[in-house]
Amino acid sequence: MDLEAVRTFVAVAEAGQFQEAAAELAVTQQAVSKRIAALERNLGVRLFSRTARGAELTIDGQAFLPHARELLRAAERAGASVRPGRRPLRVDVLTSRSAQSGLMRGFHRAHPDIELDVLMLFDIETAVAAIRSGAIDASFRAVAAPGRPLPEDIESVRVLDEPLQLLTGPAHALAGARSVTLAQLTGHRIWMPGIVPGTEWTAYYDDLVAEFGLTIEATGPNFGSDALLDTIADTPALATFMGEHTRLIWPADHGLRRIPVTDPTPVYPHSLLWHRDNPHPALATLRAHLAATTAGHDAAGTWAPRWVIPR
Amino acid sequence: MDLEAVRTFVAVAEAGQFQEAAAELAVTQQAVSKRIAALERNLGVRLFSRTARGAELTIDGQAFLPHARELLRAAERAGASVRPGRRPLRVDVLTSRSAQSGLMRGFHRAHPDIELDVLMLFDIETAVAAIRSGAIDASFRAVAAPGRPLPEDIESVRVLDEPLQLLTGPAHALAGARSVTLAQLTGHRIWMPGIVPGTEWTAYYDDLVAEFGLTIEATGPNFGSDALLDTIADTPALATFMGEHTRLIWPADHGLRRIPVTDPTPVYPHSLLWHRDNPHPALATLRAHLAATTAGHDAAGTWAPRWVIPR
DNA sequence: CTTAGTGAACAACGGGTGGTTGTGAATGAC
DNA sequence: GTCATTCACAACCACCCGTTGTTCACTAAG
Repeated sequence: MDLEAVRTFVAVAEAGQFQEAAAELAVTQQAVSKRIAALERNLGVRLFSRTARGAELTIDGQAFLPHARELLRAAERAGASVRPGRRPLRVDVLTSRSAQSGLMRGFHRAHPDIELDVLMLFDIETAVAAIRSGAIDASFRAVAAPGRPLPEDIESVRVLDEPLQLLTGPAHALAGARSVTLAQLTGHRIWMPGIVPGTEWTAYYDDLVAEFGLTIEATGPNFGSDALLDTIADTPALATFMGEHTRLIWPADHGLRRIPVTDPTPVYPHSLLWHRDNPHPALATLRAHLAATTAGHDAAGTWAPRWVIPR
Repeated sequence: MDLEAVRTFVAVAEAGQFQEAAAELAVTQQAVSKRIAALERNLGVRLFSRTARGAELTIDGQAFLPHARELLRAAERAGASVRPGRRPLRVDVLTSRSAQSGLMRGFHRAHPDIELDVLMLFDIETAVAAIRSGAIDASFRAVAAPGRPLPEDIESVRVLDEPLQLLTGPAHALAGARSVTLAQLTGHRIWMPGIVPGTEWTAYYDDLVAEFGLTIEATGPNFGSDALLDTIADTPALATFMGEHTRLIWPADHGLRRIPVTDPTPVYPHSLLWHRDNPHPALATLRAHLAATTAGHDAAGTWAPRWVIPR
């Protein structure tokens, strides 16, 4: 399947004849004829019925035409995604199922005309470097880890405090609780596999441990959320933290429990980071959207590390 | 933009190195290197950062990857749309904004996994020929015109009676009516441009004229719905019929009125046609869906030509 | 530090694809 | 019948793509 042949097909379908399409594409009529013939040979069907005064689509050609247009649009979008200058707004999020993705989906619904690329970088160091180099336009992160202030050319604003909930199996001691306090969790083992040392997650949970005396185990590789859920469901002595807005594939027969945490509720702070001088027009739109949709949250009764930037 | 290069890009991104991708694609590592280099040259950005133990995506590459996958999916769908055997279900509708399209959208919502191609053929003759040849699987039509019974190998079922409404401008004599009867329309000029002689529309309106003494003018070429709406809005002596479910781009300042017609309400009958021996599995699903969603309509107080097949 | 191994880039060669020119066949208008 | 239009086919040519052979860069083990 050759994109140039598909482009030629669409041109002929619109022009109604080979010659006019050839003129538009700046090739000879014979070249168009060969391209269409090659496309028809590849697909195994006849796309045009040739007449003495042009070419008209067969039924197969009519069915193929919208797919051909969509294919060309996809190629155009793919090219635009990396075109320097006027490329889509590029935003880095933590994970594809996080509350941040929810914010971006809301932004996309509010501004469906704004081209958007969402990606997931490794850590905040990479993200900041990418923002400074102009490779990405914005990043959702928890900033800043203590002792590591953001560079002067990076601006940030706190956009979302995501309450953490306790996730336990059915045999866990707290499985029946309607809610638990942070003090009640002292002595219980909280398992957070996959927390990579040096990322902003580490600093957050370090502070949580220091202030409330929790036992958080970050050991072990991250085998994915399925393995995590399996283990939590089967191990009475283990629980884990999970963002309130996190949506998982929820195995029905695991009997997992989500339990709100109170007095105070630990919240994971999400901030938007961007470069002071970034001229992308959609960036201003995104900031305005986030400011409008995330305003008015109440910080009373919640806990976050002292080093996070204030709201 | 070469699809083979894009395919190679995705393979390298998944394999993490050029050599393994080359083995998967059954070419040499050098060919992969040249394809990626050509793609990078065309796009003007570097997609991989080459290391001593493989290649990893740059940020541009990460942004490009989902678009590349989408591009390959689009190519796959385009090819499948004309592949003989196991191609998408191909259904012919009257117009893209008709109630039939609404039925197909409902079917697509109910069965999003079923691949579907919707097209618009010229008239019922073409449609029947296409059904018999296997070029399409089903067609929504008003069947059958009097004296032209369907061939024996074509089956049909009536799926929808669409009530017709009167469309007038603000200065029309009936513009203020909450509803009108067919008898009230005697003497008024009904304008239906673009009705092609010989199509099933003609037979329908011929019957309507014969039974109720209306004045229907089918003269003049069809300049599109915009021109039709403009003329109706500006001409006090003209009105037209329009399906109740038809959704148009509605110019706000035209003052157009939709007026229900009663005693009886003329309904335009839509039937589904298909070939007796068509083995496409999705065809049975479509028929079941239509039978389930269009059941229970009331024919009391409506009018349709006597020659249409009964419900 | 040396050496072996891996992975990617570069150079040269051969084959195939794609574009052009020239020509022929079919259809429709006058 | 003649002409104009349109598409298909054949021959020629150039360029691009893939292969082979080789070199360079980096890593890891001894």
